[in-house]
Amino acid sequence: MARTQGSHSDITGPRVRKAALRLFASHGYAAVSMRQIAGEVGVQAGALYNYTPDKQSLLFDLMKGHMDDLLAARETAPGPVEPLAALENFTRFHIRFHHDRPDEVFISYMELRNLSPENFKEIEGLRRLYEDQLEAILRRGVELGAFEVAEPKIAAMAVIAMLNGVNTWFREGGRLSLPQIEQLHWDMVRKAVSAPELPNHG
Amino acid sequence: MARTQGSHSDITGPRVRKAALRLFASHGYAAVSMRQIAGEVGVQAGALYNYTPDKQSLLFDLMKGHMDDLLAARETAPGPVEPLAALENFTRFHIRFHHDRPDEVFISYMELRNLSPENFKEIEGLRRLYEDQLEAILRRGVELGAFEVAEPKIAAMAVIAMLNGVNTWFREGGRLSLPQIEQLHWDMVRKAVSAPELPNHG
DNA sequence: GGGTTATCTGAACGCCTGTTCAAATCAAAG
DNA sequence: CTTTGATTTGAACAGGCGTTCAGATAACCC
Repeated sequence: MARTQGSHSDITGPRVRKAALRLFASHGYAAVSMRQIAGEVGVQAGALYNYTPDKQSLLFDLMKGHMDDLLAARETAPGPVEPLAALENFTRFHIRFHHDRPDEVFISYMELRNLSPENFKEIEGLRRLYEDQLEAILRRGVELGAFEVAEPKIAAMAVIAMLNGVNTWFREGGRLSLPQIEQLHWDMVRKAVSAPELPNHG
Repeated sequence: MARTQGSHSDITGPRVRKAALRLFASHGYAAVSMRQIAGEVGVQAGALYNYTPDKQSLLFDLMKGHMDDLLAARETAPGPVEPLAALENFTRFHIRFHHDRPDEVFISYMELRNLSPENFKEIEGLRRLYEDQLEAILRRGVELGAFEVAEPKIAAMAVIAMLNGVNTWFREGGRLSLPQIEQLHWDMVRKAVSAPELPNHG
């Protein structure tokens, strides 16, 4: 036996990436073997090397694809210019986009240390581009008097960290829906970057 | 050769845990071998089994120890009762405590999936106890009119996620000191849970 | 229907894995 | 100085690892 029925590069390729994504996300890159991935695809381990030069590239391609998708999604739908609206747009976009890709998000944060130095550098560069977008929104909002933020860079990191948190615990079917979570987080983000209310001891 | 000079259970034991902690944090649990840990301690792999029944227990003990330390630290220094002061106390404590233990924090978040189901359950239970403390502070603040938070549970998760973010990017010696980071984050947390200012288009 | 080529198998390569254990060694007690 | 017991070695176990490749097979083109 060798080539089995209905096998195609166009079919097997995506199936390899999909299996790798799922397995890397649930067990971790180092804990998953090429034979496990092959098993999930229904193929022998050797066949994987028609679709990736090695295991490392498989991980990198998944991360790179995710970051490219993220930046592309931001580009195709540019947000409003007005700072508050832009920040709301960013917040809601971030929560939704990441919620739709839990596995990609997970490995893109957890498996950074398993990247070779040059691959790490590239992924970090793309992530930086994304973070800079939020920082720019905050900085502009400060200039226009819409926000009160002492350190836009730190605030950007803080907001992203807070929004990323959603992915770690939110599960569909709970007490609150994703739109509700989205609204609650937008409320907190908006307040966090606004001028504080005057204490009135009321 | 066998037992080398100056060897003791009291010495080797901590050294094993320390080496495991360092290696797990930098390469990941699955990517680190018992022989690597032994090498760092200066001992053969077999000797490790005088100090841990298996690799899994080594990971679990590190996590359990970290969570116990965390809860013990909170207990020995109970915060103020007044909600705003309690929240500030919690925020500053969280940032400082976690900053002092980057490796423990890292593995306690990253290696959860490498725990056996029962071990996972135990660690999650301890983490829950900690999160509940913040939730209780928020809930009490809402009751007393100090905070305006629609969902204390979600707000607690959001605040913790934001504070955890510090550990992922903050490095000593940068433009801002840890006390400054602490202050900036406290500003954001305080505002995020407060009543929003009235829009005045000023 | 025959030839070509992309695709896949199955076996092999050298090496590493967590764990066990008899034997060797050393520290301390009597 | 001898005995005792804790500690460590070093080898072994059974199996898994990423990767390579000659040969087999099936899909496609003419």
